[in-house]
Amino acid sequence: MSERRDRPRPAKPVTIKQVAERAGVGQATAARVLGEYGHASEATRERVAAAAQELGYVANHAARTLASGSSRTVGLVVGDVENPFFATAARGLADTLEQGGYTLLLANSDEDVGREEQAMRAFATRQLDGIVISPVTHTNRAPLSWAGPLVQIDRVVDDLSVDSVVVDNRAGAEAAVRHLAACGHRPIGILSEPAEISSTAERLEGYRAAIAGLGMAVDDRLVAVASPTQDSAYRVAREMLAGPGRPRAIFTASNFMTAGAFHAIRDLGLRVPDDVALAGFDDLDWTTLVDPPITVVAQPVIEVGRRAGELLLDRLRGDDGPPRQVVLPTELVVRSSCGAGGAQPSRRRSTVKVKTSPR
Amino acid sequence: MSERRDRPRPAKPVTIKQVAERAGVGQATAARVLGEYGHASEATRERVAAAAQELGYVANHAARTLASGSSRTVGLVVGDVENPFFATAARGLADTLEQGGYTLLLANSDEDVGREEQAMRAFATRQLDGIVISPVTHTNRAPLSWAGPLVQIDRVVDDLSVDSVVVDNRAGAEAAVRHLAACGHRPIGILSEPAEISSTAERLEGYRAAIAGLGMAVDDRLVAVASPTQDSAYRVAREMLAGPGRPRAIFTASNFMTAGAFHAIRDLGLRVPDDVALAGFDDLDWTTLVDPPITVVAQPVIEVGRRAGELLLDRLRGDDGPPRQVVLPTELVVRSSCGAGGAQPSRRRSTVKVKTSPR
DNA sequence: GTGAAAGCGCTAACAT
DNA sequence: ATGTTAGCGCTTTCAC
Repeated sequence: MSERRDRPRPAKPVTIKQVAERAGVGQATAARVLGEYGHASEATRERVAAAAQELGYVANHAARTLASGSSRTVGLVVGDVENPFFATAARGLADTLEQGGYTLLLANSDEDVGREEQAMRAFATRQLDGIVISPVTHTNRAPLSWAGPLVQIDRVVDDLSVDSVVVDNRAGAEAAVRHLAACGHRPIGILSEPAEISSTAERLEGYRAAIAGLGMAVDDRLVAVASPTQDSAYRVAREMLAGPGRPRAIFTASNFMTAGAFHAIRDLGLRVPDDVALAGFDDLDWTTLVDPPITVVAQPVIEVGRRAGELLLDRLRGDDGPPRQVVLPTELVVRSSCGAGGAQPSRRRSTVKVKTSPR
Repeated sequence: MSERRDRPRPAKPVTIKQVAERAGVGQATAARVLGEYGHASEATRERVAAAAQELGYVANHAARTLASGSSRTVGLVVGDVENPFFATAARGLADTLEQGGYTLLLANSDEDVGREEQAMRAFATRQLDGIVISPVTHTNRAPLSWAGPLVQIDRVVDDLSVDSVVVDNRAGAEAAVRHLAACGHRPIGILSEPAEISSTAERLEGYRAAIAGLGMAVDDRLVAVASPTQDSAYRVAREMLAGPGRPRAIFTASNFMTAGAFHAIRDLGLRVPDDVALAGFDDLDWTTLVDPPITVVAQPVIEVGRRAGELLLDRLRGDDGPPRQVVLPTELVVRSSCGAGGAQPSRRRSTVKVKTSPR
């Protein structure tokens, strides 16, 4: 087709050397203006720029990286980009890093330790300037294989003193459970993913703390654990709800758990909040679309990504202070799935915390 | 902390040369076994592997790229990873490419022509082996700036003969509208995004074709256009529903439109499907969580990414045949938002098509 | 099968 | 301010 004409012939790329010749300056000079480093008089800059323009010069990233040792790229390892939490965090991170001139290279760990290690190995090869990771478990030390700037998001590895940005999972979970209790529901159960993940473990802790604080005893039959998928959550929730001594309220510790439980409740013909009250973690769009809208613990997701980006940019600028642990506040968004609150959802915010622990 | 011990000192990376020395072979030989190309006797491979292991050799990607001209990386430009459609497609693409040993570099265009161009420029610099793009508009020719293997997904640029993977938007939309009509609802309106995007334009076409095919006249007041956000869709839907001659059924042409319309309908105190029937495009999880569950046109999203990956891998393997246009079928998933179907949702599938147009 | 040597395109150190 | 030059670590001829 005529299109053929449009597509530029895969001509051999123009090099700085050629631009230099054309501009009648030394290669180094051309490199300085094209690479935007060092000095150059206004006059030469223009000549070089013009020559580059005419020749259609395009920088060679590989050469730059090899020569300078920096790829101006940051790696991000998440469980799965399809998870809205990670997608949003990735967005916040990418936007922030972009301001510093960095690009983001993404990898999915599939929440699998083996794949996490594999991703770290692949990253190690690429001269990355930094890595942001959401560790698969609190025990796997794969992230440690990386010697450069590292920041953990959402979760952390035990006893690892590096920068991290997480939310106050414990307080968030506690607030949700207390709210459930305040609405008069009990017993209160929890549907959670395995506690291998630090954030999940904290949410479980929050649940236990709330129950204890309320003077109730933690009944293990009300602590249900499902795999991190909606299907698994659905099955476990059904089981929990069908059994004897079923909870009159459930705190779901992740978006998968919330969706699965909601589905199960509906299929069982139970009503929310009359038969079972529900409060979840993570404020996704759909929670306001369903009937009744669900009370949730909202996390500042975008902010998690942004802060991680800022922390990293600081390190890339040379900051070598002690590791910083950023704990972002969560917010209890009260809607009607617990029977409380009216039409106007209320929001209760926990406080911001930024700890700095000694290295 | 004691952690300090764990973190490897940022020692200078081991090079092939060092490995070669240690193994007592020439650098080229070591490179051949470490780079897995060329030949080497079983004996030497072992010695080199052992030496590399002992020294902790890690390949230098930049050097490889510079020397070979290939980065074993593919770029992907999407509107926004936070959009579940793109997140899933990206996943399918990444998984497929990984099998071929390629890594994915992601960029968001924010559905903005300027940013799309910017992303393409950034990619041009990186010695990518291929690019997959979801063009912002059907007219912007930014994707053309790329001379290497290119595959378009979800949407296409006018008169651009390159590989592409899209779904049969027209047939999908038509099926949804016909279904709405078959359930006895009319008039039938459409809530869509601007037709700048080829897939959206096709859905509009499908709507028009269905209306015409049903012997009805297309009433422009029933063709509402909103910006691609849930908020905008909400406002436009409210307006449409509040005005005179309001539609008794709405076909929403994207997930944003569906969510916005659903919200609007509920806030207006209207019931689905009695007051307004609803059928949407794109089968997201939440559409089954709401009441009533929404009838939608489902797209094989993961498949879009996978097929794009396969197409690209073929090209990377040297296939230089004529461009291939892959059109994936959609499926009408009948639930209860149109008043038809019972408890059991039914699925109707359009047919697969794979066109090959002359280059 | 293996080694020697020439770049790949750029940055950075050193002169000027 | 600008030119010269030496690598960065690897792939890739080209001999042996």
